[in-house]
Amino acid sequence: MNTKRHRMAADDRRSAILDAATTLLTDQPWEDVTVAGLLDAAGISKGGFYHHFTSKDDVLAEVVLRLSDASISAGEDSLSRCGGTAVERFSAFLAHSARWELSHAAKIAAIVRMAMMEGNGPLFVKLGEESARRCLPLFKALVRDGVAQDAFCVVDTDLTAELLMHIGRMRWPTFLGARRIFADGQRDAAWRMICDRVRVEEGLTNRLLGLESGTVTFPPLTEYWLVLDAEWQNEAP
Amino acid sequence: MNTKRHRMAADDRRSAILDAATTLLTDQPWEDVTVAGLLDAAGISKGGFYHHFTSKDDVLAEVVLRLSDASISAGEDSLSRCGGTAVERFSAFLAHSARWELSHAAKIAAIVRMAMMEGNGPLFVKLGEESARRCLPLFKALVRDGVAQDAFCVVDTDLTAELLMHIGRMRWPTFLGARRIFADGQRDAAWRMICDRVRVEEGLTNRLLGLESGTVTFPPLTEYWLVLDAEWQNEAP
DNA sequence: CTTGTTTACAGACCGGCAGTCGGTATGTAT
DNA sequence: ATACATACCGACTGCCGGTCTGTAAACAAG
Repeated sequence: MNTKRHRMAADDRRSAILDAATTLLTDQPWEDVTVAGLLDAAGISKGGFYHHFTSKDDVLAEVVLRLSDASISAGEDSLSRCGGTAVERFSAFLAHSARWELSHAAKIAAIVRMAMMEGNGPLFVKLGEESARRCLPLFKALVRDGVAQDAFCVVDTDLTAELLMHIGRMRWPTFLGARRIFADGQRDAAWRMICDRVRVEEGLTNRLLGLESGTVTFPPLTEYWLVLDAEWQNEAP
Repeated sequence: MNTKRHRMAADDRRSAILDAATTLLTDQPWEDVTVAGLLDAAGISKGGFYHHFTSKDDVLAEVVLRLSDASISAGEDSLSRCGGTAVERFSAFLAHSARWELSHAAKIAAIVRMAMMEGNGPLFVKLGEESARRCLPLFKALVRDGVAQDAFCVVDTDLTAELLMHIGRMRWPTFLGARRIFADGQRDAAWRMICDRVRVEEGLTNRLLGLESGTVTFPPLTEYWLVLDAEWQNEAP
């Protein structure tokens, strides 16, 4: 009773809770996040919490949506805005995505760290499902257009799109690895790791699309310096 | 007290519990499997159970090992037994694996069903990790040898191996899809789905390895008829 | 056949967890 | 002022994973 009763707009309260959950998730696997802890972090009572969410997992689902939405939306509308030939479109899409990712490096790093954390299987799977649900169609469309224009020559549209997405999914975990190496003082090795990764992705992308190496292009390597350069909070110990 | 005390050899008891867990897992996600339920299914008390396992998750870990070990071991020693050129070795490995899989279709199907079940993220992830831990090195070795012999021309050994494994991982989920379609009466469509899948895998494998289509070969399509033909228990409702 | 020791097992018990419920405060419309 | 809706509270419940104390079976030694 001594606790003052803060009444907030439903949406504000929801996002406050979601924020708290996201924060907790940065250094705890979801299994270890308790509703009590979440209540504490969000400054609300159990009754209040269950007025806004139906279950603990309900919160996770929303968190996943919030985490993935920004990046996926960016991809979706970058795609809708690039024209030209299939090859140009593909390269433009790659460039837009890369730039968006690089300018949100800290946030992406945090998400990847969460997803890769021990005991966070559910989060990892849900994020994967969500990105498959929304990103795969993008890649498929891109590939299909190229095939229709006789620009690409793929073995199979769907599997090719899936592999392209799979490659992209493993990019940031690799970047984080480089980042760690960089922090260890092996700066050259770290930078080489990043350059290699990008070059390899470009090579594989062209190969999967049935193109000469260098046809579809990734942004210039120098842009990726941001991966190592950016100041991030919450670095792993 | 009225319960008779069955005293068993430790190993027998362990595997009895593991069997029970595996059975429960066929129609329940791991989250929903309770220790009490497991106790009941295995016919043992709590004290007995915790004498053999340190935790519920300990059981899952063991189950994962048991599920994955047979197939992975088969792969490992089939690899060790095939000689010849890199291309021959690769094809032989593919053939051995395919035949082993096809002759254990029911079991594989059950495992895949478990892993793909809603709310079984942890199982899915753990199985993936285990197969990555043991299968990836196989693929890497295969690819590396081919490159060393100038037989393969890959963009990057490691990523190529990873993609090859990823393709393989998605094979049986696809087969199960075909199986469902088959059960629905669309027999031709189901069979076409399987043939397409195998052809596409073969095409992509050759492309990733930098080979002319048809160089590395999968077993003849007719062998895959077993996917649809075999009598399996526990078909999904 | 005793005795002692180890090992497999039993089941009462515990702390903590997610989720519920009756009730209370804080608006907003009439 | 009255009535209704909505945000919120915290005691409570039921269950679940895990521990603990104790007991019965197997085995070894004398």
